[in-house]
Amino acid sequence: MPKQTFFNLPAEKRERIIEISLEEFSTKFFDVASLSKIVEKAKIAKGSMYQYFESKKELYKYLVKYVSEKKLLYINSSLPEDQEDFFLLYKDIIFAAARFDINHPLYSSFLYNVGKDTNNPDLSKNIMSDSTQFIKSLLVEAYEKGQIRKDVNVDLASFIISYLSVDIGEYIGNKYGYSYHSVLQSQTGQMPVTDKQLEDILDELIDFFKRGIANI
Amino acid sequence: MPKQTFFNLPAEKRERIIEISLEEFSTKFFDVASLSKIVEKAKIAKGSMYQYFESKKELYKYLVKYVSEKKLLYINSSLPEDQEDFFLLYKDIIFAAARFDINHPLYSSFLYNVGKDTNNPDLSKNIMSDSTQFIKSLLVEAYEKGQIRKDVNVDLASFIISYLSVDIGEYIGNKYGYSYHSVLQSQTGQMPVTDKQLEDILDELIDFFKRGIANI
DNA sequence: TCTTTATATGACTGATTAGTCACACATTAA
DNA sequence: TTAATGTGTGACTAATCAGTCATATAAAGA
Repeated sequence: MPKQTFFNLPAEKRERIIEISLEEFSTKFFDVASLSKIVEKAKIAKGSMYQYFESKKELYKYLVKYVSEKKLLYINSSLPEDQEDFFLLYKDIIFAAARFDINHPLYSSFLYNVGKDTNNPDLSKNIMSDSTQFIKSLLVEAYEKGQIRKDVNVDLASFIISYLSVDIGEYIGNKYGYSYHSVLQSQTGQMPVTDKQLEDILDELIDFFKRGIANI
Repeated sequence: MPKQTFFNLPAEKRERIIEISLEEFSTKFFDVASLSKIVEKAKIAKGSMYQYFESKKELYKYLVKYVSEKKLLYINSSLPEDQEDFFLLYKDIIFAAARFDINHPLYSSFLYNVGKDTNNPDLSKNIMSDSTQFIKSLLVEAYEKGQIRKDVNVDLASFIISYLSVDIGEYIGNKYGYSYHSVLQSQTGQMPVTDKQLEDILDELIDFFKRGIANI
């Protein structure tokens, strides 16, 4: 969706534009984010930006695509081939996703922001419904393998699991006293959470999925 | 937070201002919502609005307070006194909340929007953390009564339940083919969901909380 | 050298905004 | 009637925005 001119740019400049745009769009919703501020920070002329992208909207859509692809690629590359158990597979996925977020707080907070910005009808590609669909496909398979109880509503379960997969970031943030989705402020990019701590939380979450909380 | 002048207004005018402001703030985030549009629709002068409220921010804060109080009052008044079982109590609460949303789609979508608009630091009163705190107090009580398994992390469980209580609206919307949080468009205010259908979904949700989904 | 093509630029436009203010109008009290 | 107080008004300000466009610069080809 960018024009060819954008891809002809030296990589350094191209990446600078992407990074600075992400900073703007990760802290402000689409309508509030300012192209004027972006070009000022990136030290390029307003007109140049319009040599690269048709509009603010095209820039935004490109960023969503760019970051989503990076994240999916990262997650896919960290999955084992032969995981037959749904809950173990889910743990691998969500662990990889969390690792990605921790290592790329800017990308993470951007995507989180995009997910919330649903008041702009033609922009909200509905990230959540894609995610729910994906979880559902895994869950149906698990259901057929007998890993899920026969009385479970798979649609509802997919919904719950995919939404909680996003929300859990908030929980981790609260628990370790920082704002998970605005870590870019901290500059260092270092998250004060170890792999062990992360794994403990995921184990508890998955136990909730498996057994619930009632004392029956 | 409004000035005295606002309360001196005839009820009809006061309510018109509130309703039209809510329409604006329920479809747009704070920064994007336009006071100019509000006064135009409400057919009052810009200057008048500033006789009633110090600023756009004060109007917004008043609306949040106004609607939150209405919803809490409604929920509180529909709860039985003597519900000892956490899961049954929770069902009553969330059922009442859903009923409120269905009967007041404008209020509902406004609060939902407020919850998502977290990029404005000094505005986000963090509705979710209040809600989580409330669920936790119920859960601790249930824990002490032996209704919750001893190995459950009550903090995580409170978090999960309070977030899902909000998210479930999306699920209901998807399931019945409408956008739960933008029903005001439909004008009628009528939700195409019966008490029975609502109850079925809540029963499934609560069953997830109680037993999880694993075939153990 | 001259011409063509690609890229960079920033002043400008027209639209929109939150908030202001001088003034008008209404109601009550003296 | 006059004064005081409370309320309504809409033109105005200064800021900001997305997007445009005439012009400048640079590189490449003839």
